[in-house]
Amino acid sequence: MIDLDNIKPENFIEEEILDDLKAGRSKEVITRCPPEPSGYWHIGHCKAWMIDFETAKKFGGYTYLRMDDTNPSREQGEFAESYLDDLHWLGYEPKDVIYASEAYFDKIYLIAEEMIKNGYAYVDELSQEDQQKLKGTLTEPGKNSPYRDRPAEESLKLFREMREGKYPDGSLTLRAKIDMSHPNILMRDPIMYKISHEHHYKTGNKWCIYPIYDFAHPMEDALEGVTYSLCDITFRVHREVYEWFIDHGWNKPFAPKQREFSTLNLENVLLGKRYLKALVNEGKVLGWDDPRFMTIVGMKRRGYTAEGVKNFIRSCGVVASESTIPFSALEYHVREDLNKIATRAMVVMSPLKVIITNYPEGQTEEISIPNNPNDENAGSHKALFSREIYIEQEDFSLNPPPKYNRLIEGGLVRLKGAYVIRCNKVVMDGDKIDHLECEYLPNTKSGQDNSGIKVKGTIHFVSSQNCFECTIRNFKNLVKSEYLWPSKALADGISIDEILEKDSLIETTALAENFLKNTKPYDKFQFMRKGYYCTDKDSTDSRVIFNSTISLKDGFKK
RNA sequence: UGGGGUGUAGCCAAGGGGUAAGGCACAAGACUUUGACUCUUGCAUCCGUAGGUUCAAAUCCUGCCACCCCAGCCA
Repeated sequence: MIDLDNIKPENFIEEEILDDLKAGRSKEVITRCPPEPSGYWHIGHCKAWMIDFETAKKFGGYTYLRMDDTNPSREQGEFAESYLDDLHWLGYEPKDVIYASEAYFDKIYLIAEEMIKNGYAYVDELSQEDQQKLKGTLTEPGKNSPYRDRPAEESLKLFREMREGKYPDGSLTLRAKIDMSHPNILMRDPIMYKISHEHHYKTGNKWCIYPIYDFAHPMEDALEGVTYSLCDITFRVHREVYEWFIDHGWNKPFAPKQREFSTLNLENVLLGKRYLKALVNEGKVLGWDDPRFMTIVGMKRRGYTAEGVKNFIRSCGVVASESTIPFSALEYHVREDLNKIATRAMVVMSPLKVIITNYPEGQTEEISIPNNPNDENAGSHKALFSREIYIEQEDFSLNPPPKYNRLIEGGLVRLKGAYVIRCNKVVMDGDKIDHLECEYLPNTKSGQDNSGIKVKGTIHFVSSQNCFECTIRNFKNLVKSEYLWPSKALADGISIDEILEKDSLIETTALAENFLKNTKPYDKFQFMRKGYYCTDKDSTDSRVIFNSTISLKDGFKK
C-alpha cells in the first residue's frame, strides 16, 4: 500500500486525487490511455499518456491501453498495433490491452436498453439535418424532437430493430433525453447510437449500430473500473455530459471522474494527422517515422531518447492553461540526455587534407578516444594518427576572425587525442585551398605531453588510414520559422507548400573514423564539436547513414 | 449576445493574505585536449486591468478587458 503522507502532489490533478484518497472518496487510481486507432502517435499524445501512466503509478495504481474504436469508418488495425511499441519505447507497460469494440459493445448496448426503459433515452426518427434545425444555437435554446416523448416500449422496439439491421444508415438515432434548452449545447439530447453498416476492422459485421463518444467513453471507463479519466482540455465542456451518463447510465456507487489538462503545443511543429498523412502519401517525407516528424516513431528515428522527450514534457508542467513551447526547450532536454549516453566519435563533414610533413609515410600510431568524458565507465576506443589526415575546412582560416582558436597559417592547434601541429604552408589550387602542410610536435602527444606548450584550440580529425565515407542526413525544421502555429495557418487557408521549408532534408557525405562502421540502427553518437547523430535504419553494409539528431550548442560568437 | 476555460518575465511555470521559486532563452565571466558539458553571475519594485477589503493582496471581493473551446450520427 502507498503511504499517502509521503506523496507530494505535483499538479492540480494529483492534488485532487490525493484529497480524494485521503477522504476515502477514491480507493485506488486506475487510468486509461484511450487512443482512437486512426493515426500515429505524436509528441502531444506522449504528454497525455505520460500523465495517464505516471499519475496512476505515483498512487500505486495502473493503466490500461484501450483502443477507443467505436467508429468503424475511421479505424484501421495498422495503427492499433503500433501503439504498444510506442508505449514500450516510452518505458510504459499497460496493465492490459483492451479493444473497446470487443470488450464493451455488448455491455454498452445493454446499458442503452436500460436507459430507454428508465425513460432516459429515446429513438429519434429525425434526419441529421432536421436534428440540427431543432438544436438551437449558442444563444438560442433548441426544441424537442416530436419523437422525444414516445413510449419507452416503442423506443426499445425500434432500438432492437436498429441493431438487427432493419434500418439504413442515418435513418434513426438513439438520443439521451436531457434538455433541449440547456445552455451547454452538448447537453441538448446528445446522440448515443448511430446506425452504420460499415465493416469494422475488429468486430466485422457483428454490429450495425455504434455508440458515440459522449456515451461510449464514460461507460467504457466505468466498466473498466477506471477511477480517473484524464484527457485534454478540449473535453472540458464534455464533462457535464460525461457526468450525466455516469449518473443515468451507470448509476453505481463507483463513479469515474473526468479531469482535463491543456494540450502540448510546440512552435513550428506540424502534428495534424491529415497533414502528416498527406505528406506520407505524396512521398514528400520518408514515412510516418520521418525524422522531421514529431511522431513517436519519427522522434525515435531522429535519435531522440525517450528520457529526453519525457523530461521535456515534465518541464512543461500539467496545467489547464494553453501554452506554446519553443522548440529549443525540447532540444535542450534531448541534448541533456544524449550528453550522458552518446558515444563520442570523430567525423569530418567538409574535409581539408593536411600532410604532416615530419611524420614518416606509411607509419601510423594508435590514439585513444574516450567514449564519453562525462562517464568513466563508458571506456574508450582506438583511432589512428598518420602522415595524411583530414580536418574540417572551417577549422582553418586564412583570414581568421577575432578570437579564432583554430588553425591559422603559422599557428598551433591540438588534434584531439593526438598531437599539437603547426601549419607551415598553405598549398593553393587557384583560389581554393588544396591542402595544408603541417608539422607535428613530437613531445605533445595526448596524455604524455611534457612540452609545456599551451594551445587555445583543439580540433577533431580523421586519419586517411582510418576513415570511410558515410552519408549524413541533415534536417531543418519541416515548418518555416515564421509559422509558429502551422495548423492555425493552414486553417486560415495558407497552403501547405507555403508553410513547409524547402529542402528540409539535405544529404551530405562525411569521413568517419572506422570505429563507426560497427553500428546498428538507432545507435547514438556525438560527433565531437558537431552534434548528436544516430544510425538510420536505411543503412546498408556498404553505406552507413547517420541522421543528425541535433547540433551541439555553439558558443563561438562571430 | 449562451455556456465553459485561461490570464505571473521573450517562452513555460511555482506560489492560494506577510512582501515574486525553478527551468528554457538571452547576456557576462570561469573552466575545458569537444568554443560541448560543468560552474558563477545577471535577468518581474511586480503578478491582464480598474476599484474595494486589510496593518499587509499575485493571493480575498466586485466590475471590466483579452485569448481559447463548444452547435459531427468524430474522438
